[in-house]
Amino acid sequence: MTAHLAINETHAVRTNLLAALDSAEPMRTAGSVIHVPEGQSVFEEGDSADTIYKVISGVVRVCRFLNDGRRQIESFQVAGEVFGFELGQERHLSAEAVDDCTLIAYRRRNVEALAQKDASVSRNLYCYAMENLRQAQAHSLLLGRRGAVEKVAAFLLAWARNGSVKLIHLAMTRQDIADYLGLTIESVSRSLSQMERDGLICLPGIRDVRLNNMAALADLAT
Amino acid sequence: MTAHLAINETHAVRTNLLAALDSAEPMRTAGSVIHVPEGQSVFEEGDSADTIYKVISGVVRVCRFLNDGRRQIESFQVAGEVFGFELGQERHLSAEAVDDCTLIAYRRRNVEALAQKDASVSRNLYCYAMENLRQAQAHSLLLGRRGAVEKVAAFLLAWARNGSVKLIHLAMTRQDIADYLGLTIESVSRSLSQMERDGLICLPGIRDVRLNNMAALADLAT
DNA sequence: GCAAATCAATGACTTGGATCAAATACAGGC
DNA sequence: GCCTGTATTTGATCCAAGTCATTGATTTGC
Repeated sequence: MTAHLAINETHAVRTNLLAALDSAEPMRTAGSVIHVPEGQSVFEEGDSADTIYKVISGVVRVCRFLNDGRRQIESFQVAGEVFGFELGQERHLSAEAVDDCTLIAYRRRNVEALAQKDASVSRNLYCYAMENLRQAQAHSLLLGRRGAVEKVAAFLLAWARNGSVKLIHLAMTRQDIADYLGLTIESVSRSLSQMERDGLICLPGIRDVRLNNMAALADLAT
Repeated sequence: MTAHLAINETHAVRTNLLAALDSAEPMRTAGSVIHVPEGQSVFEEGDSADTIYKVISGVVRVCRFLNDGRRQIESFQVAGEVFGFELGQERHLSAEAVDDCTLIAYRRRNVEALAQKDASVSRNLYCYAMENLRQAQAHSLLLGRRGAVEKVAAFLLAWARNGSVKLIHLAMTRQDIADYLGLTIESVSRSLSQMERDGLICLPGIRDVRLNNMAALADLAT
């Protein structure tokens, strides 16, 4: 049982928050606002892929569990992003709330019907899917041929683009970061300590990072 | 200078090969057939992203070069697949012919104009982009938390889906496979030898692989 | 057909990140 | 504020994959 099914479509959106999938009028009433508490699943591998989601607030991790229990996080989704795209009928990834999240759930059949009629909806949908593609490609490149410190540097820079540039707050645990980067929590921790010793960053709080030398970080991450 | 610019749009497609981006009549005349010899570039990082390509025959590698010369292959594209999608105006990946290729090049502005008018073109375009997304996600999951043998097993199984199931021919070199899997050529070679010793595969020719035990390979690759 | 070049396989050794094991730091409940 | 459990950091060791070196197998050009 996943969160949005529990909460259901009881309160459809009729306000125009910064909420709608796009600015076209029809979409403003096509979605349902849902709240997903920290740690709870939005959907799971094997579920019916009948919904796409837009993040209003909070952070979602999209991930997969291997048969031996290992977890690989495919992406973190933040405010303004849309996730849950599938070509087939069934989910092949899971999604979970990293912290308390507010999402809009759009029924896929509604969105697709709208897209048939309204070229601007169609175009928006295509752009959101392409943004997912860009993220997934960047992630592959990150995982392929980089050392631990390089991976963590790239992660921090990418995350910095979601917020104030120099002082960032990590919504996720070290385990989440490790599972995103294909490392262990120990390697993530050591990489952060290393970068702090080298003066590239400061770690004022357990989940706060100050980026002191963006240029050097970018050089590592290239 | 990239291949399609050299060959140019001199001979637009007016036949209906299995060539068109989709079956809608307008697309049949929207593309140009190009031939790209082995090793030559289709496009390069930094080029203008004004074209998408459909593979008719041959294999294309989509890749990126890091500043220290390392190469990461993002995907191999085979007959029937479409590649070259970009959200922005500029390529952030390169594409090269693994062997001699025949492609159809579609001008992006033409495709997008058609998609505005024709919902079936729009839908096809969306599906091809989604297929790219699925590939990129599968690739991330492959790179994240797997050992060398597991990666190579997964690669062989994925490649087997492009051809006769039991006896496969690899179009690419060990270096290509290594750069796709984030390994060295030595690790790829050792993994193949290992799997042959374990009776999972035979290596009758340098680029031919017989899959003897699909179930065991699938188990490794999970 | 031979020489040269490229590609692949294998062995010896090194190393970066994983694993195992404590020691701290932090957060929530009382 | 104190206690308890969880998250994080740090240290010691191990191992899978990388690196370096060599040999063998194919292909290409003459």
